[in-house]
Amino acid sequence: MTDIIATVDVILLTLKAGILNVALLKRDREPYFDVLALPGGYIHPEEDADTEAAAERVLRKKTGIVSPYLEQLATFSGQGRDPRGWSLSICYYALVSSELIEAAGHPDVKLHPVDALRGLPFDHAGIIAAAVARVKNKSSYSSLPVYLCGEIFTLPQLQAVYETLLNEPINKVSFRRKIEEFDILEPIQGALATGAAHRPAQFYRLKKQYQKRLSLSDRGL
Amino acid sequence: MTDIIATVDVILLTLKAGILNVALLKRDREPYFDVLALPGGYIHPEEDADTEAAAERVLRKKTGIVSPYLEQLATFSGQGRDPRGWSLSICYYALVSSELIEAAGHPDVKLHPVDALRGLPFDHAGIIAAAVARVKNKSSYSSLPVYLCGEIFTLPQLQAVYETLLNEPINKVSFRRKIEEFDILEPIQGALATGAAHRPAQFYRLKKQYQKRLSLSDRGL
DNA sequence: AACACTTTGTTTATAATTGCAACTAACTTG
DNA sequence: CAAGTTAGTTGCAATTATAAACAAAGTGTT
Repeated sequence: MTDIIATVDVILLTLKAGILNVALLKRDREPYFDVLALPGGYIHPEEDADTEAAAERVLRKKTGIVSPYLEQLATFSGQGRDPRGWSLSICYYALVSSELIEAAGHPDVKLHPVDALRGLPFDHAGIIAAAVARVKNKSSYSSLPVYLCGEIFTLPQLQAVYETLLNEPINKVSFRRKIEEFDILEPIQGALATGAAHRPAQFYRLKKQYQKRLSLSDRGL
Repeated sequence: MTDIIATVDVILLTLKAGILNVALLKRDREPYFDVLALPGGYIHPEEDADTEAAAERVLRKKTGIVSPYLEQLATFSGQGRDPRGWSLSICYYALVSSELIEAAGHPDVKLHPVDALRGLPFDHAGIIAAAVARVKNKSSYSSLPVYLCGEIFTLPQLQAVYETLLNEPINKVSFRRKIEEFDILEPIQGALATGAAHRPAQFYRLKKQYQKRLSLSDRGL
């Protein structure tokens, strides 16, 4: 009955030098052998509890990364997207710090700015665009961007992350008010970002109970 | 390679007497033959351009309805949800006025309040809960609820729809200001809701260019 | 026909948020 | 140790949301 190709793909996003990047790998099989594409693969019903588990497995196997944040984006489907025939890809996006990618140490994983992608196979360009749109939109009213920071970070660093995602400057006190009311961060006592020629910034980390759960705002920003 | 069961399901929501209802049908085959469930079915790769087209087809065939609003909700998957084995359902939700359901005239389609569902097969209870959560959330910052109204409606009627979805009273002038800034409605010249023992309300309809496209608000409500 | 009653729709006032600018703090560099 | 730079805070102005009060336009009742 089913001659449908069912796969999962993962859009792994990170910030590198203030620019949003997506992780791509050269495909290890036909079609599009050796072409840079999203990490993806078939669902293994014996092994995967559900598609989210499949996405976690694919991401771990192909990049060595276990992401603190992984969310279903959407399912992309149709006749034209895969030359082998009618196919269906359940897509998940993950947000990590670039240090986490370095630490994983998979040399095949290549980061590419999301605004300068070309030659992508299948409908991966559209999928990435959808993921980026989702992240940018969700950043406008939630604490999502904290997952792009490392374990510890300062408020000015976090603000810069928000500003690159939203592509506009944010008022400093408004920003701090919002983060304050999210109530998801805790200052690390005595940890200051010293070294620069100015007053050092306080380091913060995510409170434990918010490691995987994001906080939403009623009014945006 | 793929012993995965791939289907689409549609969560058709409507308001009946101020209560959010979901359309259910008795299943016409095993498993769960004759049990009330969401309208759903297999994807037909020869016939369906993509899963959205499959959802439209299933909805049309099973309920006679072509919904003005249909959006992908999410994909539900896993071992346990279908007794036949590892399965995957790409779910779409649709919003219609109850008059549209009446007009379609499919007597098998039964409306059930979303807060009093029991005995649903598969993971349909969870799917419906997810759809309801999505609709309620999206109602808090968009024009989505207009699709639950008929062709024409008054602002007090629309406000009542928002209030049942958000489950809280809304300030009249705030509400009208938001609707005004959505700029998706046009008054129907001379059409007033007369008959009641008070000042009649102005009838409105969706501007043509917004028949399928919703309008979003920065700040909610 | 006048008046009470009810809900619509608008106006005005009050409260809450947000944004700006100026300020102090704390570091490095010359 | 003064100059420069960014961090973090404070107070006020501008904007925006909520609330209360009012005016408009019908029906029903005497």
